[in-house]
Amino acid sequence: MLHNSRPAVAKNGLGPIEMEAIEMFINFFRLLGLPKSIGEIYGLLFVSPKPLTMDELIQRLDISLGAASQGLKTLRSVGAVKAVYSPGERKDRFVADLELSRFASSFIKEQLLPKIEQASARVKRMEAALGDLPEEERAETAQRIDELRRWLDRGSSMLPMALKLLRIA
Amino acid sequence: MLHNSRPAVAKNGLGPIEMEAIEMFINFFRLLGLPKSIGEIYGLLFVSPKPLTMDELIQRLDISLGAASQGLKTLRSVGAVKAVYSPGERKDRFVADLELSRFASSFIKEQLLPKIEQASARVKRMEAALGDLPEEERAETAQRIDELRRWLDRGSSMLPMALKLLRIA
DNA sequence: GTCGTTCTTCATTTTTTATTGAAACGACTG
DNA sequence: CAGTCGTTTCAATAAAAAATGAAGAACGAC
Repeated sequence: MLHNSRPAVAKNGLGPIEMEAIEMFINFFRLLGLPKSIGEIYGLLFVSPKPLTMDELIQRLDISLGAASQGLKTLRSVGAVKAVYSPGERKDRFVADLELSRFASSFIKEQLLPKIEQASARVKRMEAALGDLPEEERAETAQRIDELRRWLDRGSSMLPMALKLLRIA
Repeated sequence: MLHNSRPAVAKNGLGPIEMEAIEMFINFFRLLGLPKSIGEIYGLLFVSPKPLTMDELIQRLDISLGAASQGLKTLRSVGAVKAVYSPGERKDRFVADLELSRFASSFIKEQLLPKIEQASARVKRMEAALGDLPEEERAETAQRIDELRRWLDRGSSMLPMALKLLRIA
């Protein structure tokens, strides 16, 4: 089912634009391995002209308190959502940060870089273990590990470039 | 538990280099949303000097027939693994394709491009629905949808660049 | 063709991941 | 400084994803 056939305004009170945005961000965040509820929250905030409270998110998206709290926490931690001060109100209000680059940078720094470092450590351990290999496999395996190292080097040299690109884009 | 503390050669007969490679590729493929079994298969093939049969994969990785068959199918479909002809043998033998770029291209073309197209269609529908919005929200929302469009355009223009980069890298 | 082997598919089971909601916490208010 | 409102946490539950293995299709040898 590519685009569902619900009426334009569902019983939960979401308009067609909101629903499209929500579905879109569900897909996008899923690509990064993040849960549906996070996509929903970000999608709704993205198209909301005014900051929303957690309560409004819970009601309009029909999600639980816990999901809303955790989702907002995650989104804030990656810089995708900000809490805005609202005078004379106890509740926090949240807006989507439209600056994608901030979010992308945070993803690169927090997800990708650590993975690459971890992988480099692995490659070192593999090289160290090469000596224990039977003579006839050693050369071939060394070559493959070397190939790995090359990928990693290429990767680590591209991430800073990507970060720079994001800043100017 | 960051690196487990099993002995260098486990009872399943995987050496330390193989185990490091497998864990590394499990992590890598998970980043792309692919299951563990696929990482295991690719990791073992990657450090194997000789092509392996499906049977050997099943035995050494202790995975099921179905997982091996499906995993190999997926890996072949993205060009990460090739079947090699082995004279006088019924079983197929498989090798990892060390050319990462092939695999990356396939990922971009098969996963990313379709998602971007789908998202563009969504943005079009959102723009079409703008008219139904109450007057006072229209301008603000239009601006946000526009922001979305800008991201998508940037994305679609970067993917071909990425493909080109991969070819020369 | 028939037999034996290898590979694929898919319904079921298992494992993993996300969601829920009640309880604990903290922080502002009167 | 007691009470209330808003938020976070977390153990239990529900939902989603992956692994299993048996049924059967495809292939090759004879």
